Amino acid sequence: MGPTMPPSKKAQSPSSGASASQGMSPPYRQGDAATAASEAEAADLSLSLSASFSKAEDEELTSLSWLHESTDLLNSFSHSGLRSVSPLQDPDGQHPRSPSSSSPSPDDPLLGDAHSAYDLAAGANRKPPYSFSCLIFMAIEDAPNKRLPVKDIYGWILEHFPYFASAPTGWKNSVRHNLSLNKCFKKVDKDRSQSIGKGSLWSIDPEYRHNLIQALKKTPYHPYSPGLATPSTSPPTLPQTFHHSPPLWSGSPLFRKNGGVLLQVPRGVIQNGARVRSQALFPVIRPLPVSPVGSRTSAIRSSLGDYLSRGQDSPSRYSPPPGSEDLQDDHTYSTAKSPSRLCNSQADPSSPLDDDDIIAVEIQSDVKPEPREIPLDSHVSAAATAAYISQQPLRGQRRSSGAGAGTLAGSSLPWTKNRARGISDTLPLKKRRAAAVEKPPESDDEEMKEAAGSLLHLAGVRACLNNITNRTAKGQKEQKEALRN
DNA sequence: CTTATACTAAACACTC
DNA sequence: TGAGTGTTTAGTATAA
Repeated sequence: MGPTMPPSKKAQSPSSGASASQGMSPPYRQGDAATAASEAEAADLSLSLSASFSKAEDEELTSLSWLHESTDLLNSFSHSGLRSVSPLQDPDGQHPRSPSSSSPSPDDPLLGDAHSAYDLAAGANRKPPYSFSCLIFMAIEDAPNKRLPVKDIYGWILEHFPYFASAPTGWKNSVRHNLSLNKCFKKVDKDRSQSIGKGSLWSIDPEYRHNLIQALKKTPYHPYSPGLATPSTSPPTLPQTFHHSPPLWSGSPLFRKNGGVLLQVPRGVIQNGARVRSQALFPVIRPLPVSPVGSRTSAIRSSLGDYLSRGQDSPSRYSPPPGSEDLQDDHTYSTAKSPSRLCNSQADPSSPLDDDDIIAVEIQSDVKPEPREIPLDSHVSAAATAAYISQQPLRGQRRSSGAGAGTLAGSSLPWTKNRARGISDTLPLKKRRAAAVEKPPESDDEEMKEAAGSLLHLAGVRACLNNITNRTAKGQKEQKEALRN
C-alpha cells in the first residue's frame, strides 16, 4: 500500500532482499557541487512549502488557497531538478533518524542538519515511501482510462520513481503480487477488439478506491502530513500528538509506517521525488470541471475540499460536485470495505446517510471512543472517519482495524484477495481453481454481510444499524402481519 | 510474545 | 517455445 516504507531498515534500503544485497541503497552523502544549487533551491522551496502548509494549519484549514499555493510550489520544485530525499535514514544509510537527532540547525531551521546529511540528488536511488499498492493506484489513476496493463504500470512507476530503474526486477513481481492479492485492484475484462497483448488491463475497484485514496493521503506528501504541516520551528512531533491533525488517521498502517515516522523527520526535509510530489501528489482524484490551477490541483481540491469542508463543517469550503463518490471516503485499507459495503448493500441506496450520520459518528466518538465504533458506512466522509479514528488510541485502532477488518473479510488482509480457504485446500492449484469455478466461493458481499453484520451489531453504528435493523424489523413485522392475515 | 501489515522470492499456470 | 502475466505460498521484517 502504502506510503509504505516503514521507518525501518527495510524502508531505507531498496528492499530487504536481493536489492539490499546488491547495494541499491547507497549511503547518504553530501551532494556534489552540481547539486549544491539545487539544494539551495530545495531549501527555499521547502521553506515556502512549509510556510504554505503551516499557514493552512494556522488558518484552521478554512481555505484552500494554500493548496493552490502549495501546488504551485510543488510544481516549481519539480523543476528544480531535485529528486527523492529519504528523511528516514541516517547518513550511514542504516538507521532511521530519531526525533532527538534531527534538531534543526540555526542556519537552516527547515532542513537543519538533515540538509547536510541527506543527499538531495540521490533520491532516485531511494525507494519511494509508497507501498506498491499506492504506486499501482497512482499509476492507474494517472491513466486516461483509469486502467493500465501491468506493463504500463511498470512504466509509470519507472517514470516516476527512477529508483526502480536500477532496482532488482523483483519489484515487478511485487507489483503483480499486489495486483493479484489486493482487492483494490481488479482486472478489466478484455476487449477482444482492443487487445493489448498479454495480460489484462487493471483498474481500481471503486469499492476500495476510498481506501487507496485514504492511504495515499497518509503519505508524507499529504499537505497535512505533520512533517509538512507543522511550523518548521517546532520540534518534531511525536505520533502520539498526531490526533490534532484532522485528516490523519494515525491507526493506518500507512501512517504508522510513514507518517508517524516522518514526524521524526526534521521539518522541511524534502521527501522523495519532487516530481512525485508535484505530479502525483494526489493523482488519484478525479479532476473537477472547473480548475483555476490545473487538473492536478483540481484533483487535490476535489479530494481535500470535500475532505476539509465536510470534516470541518464549514459552509464556506469547497464542495465537491455531485456524484463524487470518491469523496465519501472509507478510510484506508485497514478498515477494508466490508463494513461500508455492508451498510451500503443493506441500507436503502436511495437514502444514503447524510451529514447527520456523520455527526452522529462524531458524537459517538466524543462520548466514548471505542475502536469498534469506527464509522462503517462509506457515506460517512473521510473527514468524519479520519477525525473519528484519529481520536482512537493508536493501539486500539490497530487492533480494531486489523483484527476487526480481518475478521470481517475472513482474511488477515481484509483488502486482499485471499480467497477463503477450504475449497480443496490440499489440491493442486490447478484443481483448486477448477473447483473454485465449479463451486464459486461465497461472494464477498455475502461474506461481508454476514461477518460485518455481527460487527455492526457490536459496533452499534447508529446509521447503519438503524437502517439495517429498521428494514429487518419492518420485514419481520410485515411477515408477522401477513401470517396473521 | 503476538498480531497485523508489507514486502520479497519463488513456483507454477496461463496466455500471447 | 519463450517471455510476459497472473496466482499463490512461504518467509521475513517491522510496528504496536
